[in-house]
Amino acid sequence: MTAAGERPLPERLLAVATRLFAENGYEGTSVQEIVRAAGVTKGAMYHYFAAKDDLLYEIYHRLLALQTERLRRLAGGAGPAEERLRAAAVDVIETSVAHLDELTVFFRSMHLLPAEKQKAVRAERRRYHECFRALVEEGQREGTFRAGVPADLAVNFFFGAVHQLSTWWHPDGPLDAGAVGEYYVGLFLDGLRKDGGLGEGSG
Amino acid sequence: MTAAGERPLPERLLAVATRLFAENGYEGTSVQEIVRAAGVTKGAMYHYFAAKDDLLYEIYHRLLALQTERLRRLAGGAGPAEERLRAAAVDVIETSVAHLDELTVFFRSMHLLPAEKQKAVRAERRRYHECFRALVEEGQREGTFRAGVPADLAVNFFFGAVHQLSTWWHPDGPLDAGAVGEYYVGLFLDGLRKDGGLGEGSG
Amino acid sequence: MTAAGERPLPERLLAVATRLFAENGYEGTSVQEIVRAAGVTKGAMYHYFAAKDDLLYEIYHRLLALQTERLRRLAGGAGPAEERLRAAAVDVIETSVAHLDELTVFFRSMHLLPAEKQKAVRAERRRYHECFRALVEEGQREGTFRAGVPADLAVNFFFGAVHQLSTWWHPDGPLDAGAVGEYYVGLFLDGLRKDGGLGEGSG
Amino acid sequence: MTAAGERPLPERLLAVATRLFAENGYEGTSVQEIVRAAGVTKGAMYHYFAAKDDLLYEIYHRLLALQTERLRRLAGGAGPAEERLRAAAVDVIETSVAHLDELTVFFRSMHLLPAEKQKAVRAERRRYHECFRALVEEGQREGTFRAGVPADLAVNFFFGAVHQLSTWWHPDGPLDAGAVGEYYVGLFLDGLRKDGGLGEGSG
DNA sequence: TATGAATGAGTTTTCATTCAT
DNA sequence: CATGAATGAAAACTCATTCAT
Repeated sequence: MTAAGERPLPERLLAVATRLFAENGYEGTSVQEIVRAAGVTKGAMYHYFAAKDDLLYEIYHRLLALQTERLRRLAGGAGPAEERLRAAAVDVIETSVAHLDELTVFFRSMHLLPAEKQKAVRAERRRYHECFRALVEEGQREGTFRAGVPADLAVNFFFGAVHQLSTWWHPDGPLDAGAVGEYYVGLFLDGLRKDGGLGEGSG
Repeated sequence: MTAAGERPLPERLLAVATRLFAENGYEGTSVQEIVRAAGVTKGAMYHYFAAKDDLLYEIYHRLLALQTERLRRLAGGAGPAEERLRAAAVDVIETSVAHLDELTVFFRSMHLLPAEKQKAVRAERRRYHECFRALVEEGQREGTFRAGVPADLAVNFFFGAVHQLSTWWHPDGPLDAGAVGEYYVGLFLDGLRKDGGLGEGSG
Repeated sequence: MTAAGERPLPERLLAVATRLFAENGYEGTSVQEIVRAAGVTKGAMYHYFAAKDDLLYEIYHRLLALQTERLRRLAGGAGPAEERLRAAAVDVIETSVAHLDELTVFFRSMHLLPAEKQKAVRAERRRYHECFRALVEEGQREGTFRAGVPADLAVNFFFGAVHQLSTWWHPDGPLDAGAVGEYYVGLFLDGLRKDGGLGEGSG
Repeated sequence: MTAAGERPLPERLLAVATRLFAENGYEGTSVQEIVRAAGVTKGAMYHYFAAKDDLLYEIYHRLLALQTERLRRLAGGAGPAEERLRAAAVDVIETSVAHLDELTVFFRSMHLLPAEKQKAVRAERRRYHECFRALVEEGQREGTFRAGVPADLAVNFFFGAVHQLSTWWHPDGPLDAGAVGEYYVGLFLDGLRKDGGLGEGSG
């Protein structure tokens, strides 16, 4: 079941590359190392990925596609904006923690992507950002969140904190992923909320 | 006055390296490019810096030394913890924005430092973090901030947001540095405050 | 038939490197010069040899493997020890002269090998030395050679002379390789023989 | 008494260089390392030695001058040639062992000297060799040594063994320098002596 | 589909030496 | 006598990528 060839090669290559990039950096990992760790040869890799940076692009692209789809579903639901925003914020933290390597690798190395790929990924990111921002603005219009803070900035504030999670959080540390999510979302929403609120943080 | 040799060479090299690292990444900038931009030869650079990564280390080490010294002064002052924390938070944003290149370069590339330099910088960072955290804890003991949030986590939350500033903020954008600072500090402190707070962030 | 690609590249590279090392020294020969002389690129060389010192190791390792195998065959033959020792001594001189460049290069430059490669080659050398020494000791037990000289030292004495052959002998000189071999072996065996001098070595 | 400046600087530099060259090779030792170990700066070294290879030349030149002078004295004495040759052979081993680093360094690295310095040292060496050879020839004329061996070759044979001493001999080993000298001289002279074996060398 | 030999431009770093002070 | 900043040329080695098979 866990035989060498279990997963399709492209997936295996991406998984291996993600791990190595997270450990040694994108530039610190050679194509040779990737294919060796995946148990194939260079030719095989170049058959599926036109260039090394395709791996980097694909790594983040897939995570972002996943997160975007989930966000769309949560944001489009019913109920007050605050509830939907909370659910979305919790979700983005959960998936981010579940794919911390991917996130780390990308934010460290996106500047190494060739211009057009960088543009593509930025566009995808922007779509995600906009969707999230819309929720904040909805909450502001509803009066739950104070209007004095630009929604854009608030979203950047929150995402900034999330994207840096890997600089300090570790699965073996005292806080599990769920707790971090609750605390972060609490800090974020309480910072936004009009009446402050008694924010319960984690349970 | 602004002749080629105005500033001492080591300073000039660091300034040039910072700019180039910010533009093209640490790995994307060759030593050749650095010395060409500084108008000297490689030998001159290696006379002052034992390795390329010394530049990276020094860039962040100097910023962190500056910020730490300022933090110590602000944290050690009189008045309620909240006021000192606010001042410290505003200050770290101001100096971070004033040295955004340094910050960006470091958080993108610290993983490329050799182990012992990484350790050194982590230790310096930890001292800064501890000092900031102590302020949060003081506020919690005073009853200004709610105790339900681990101070450590709150500091990481805020610093995460700050360290990612360069991914979206630009001096030519609609928000000036001061405004961003006020908004960020407002979001952070309101997220922490016990009674939610009426804090309107920036005026 | 003697086209550029006649021999496999690794062999060609070793041959070229041997010649250049002998002419200009190991340190005085750049990888660039080797590959230029072999008509390939650096990448090609590093495809087969992980480092420049691999060439040096391989050069001597191959010669030593050849000599060891021949020594084993001669030493293991029948007849009195003296005859076998003579044959072995003649053989080591013949093959040494036939591969004088290899020998020269190695004894000049083995100290430049990284520790573990140096250890490896020393171990191989020791095996060769032991086999030769056993022959001397056999001759001493048989009574042909005087027992007053440590066999170890005698072997080092002889090999020292052989390994320095390239400092004075030249194929175009007055003595051909066979003559040198006979003289050297004569000097060595007569020095060892019982009815030789009265000299008991040290007092 | 043993203060830093005890010996004149040139001597100190040569001593330090000899040790470092013996430990790490000539090319593996930088001028920087030499002057650091001697506690001076580069300028000071270049004040006394025009180039790095001057150190190498001087190291061997001084040893050779010493040995030549001693040889002249011993060779020019009275008594049978064999006695004088024995004394000279013992002496060259003693001084060689006493200056093993110098010898090692030179035979490893003379090929790195610029052509004219190489020529100079070869000429000095040849004078030494000639003087030694004359003793052998005298012994052959006197009838003590067999005439069948070219004196030149015999001297090269012996010197080869001596020059390789450092590849196996160590002051802490079981044999002290005097013992090695006696054995080596014994092997050499017995190999030469007429009533030694019947070996007529090559046919 | 996949191999693996080969490319070629590039990297960081080293180092003997010079020269103004 | 001595300093030490600066030079400039070269060194070993790396690596993403290609291509004939």
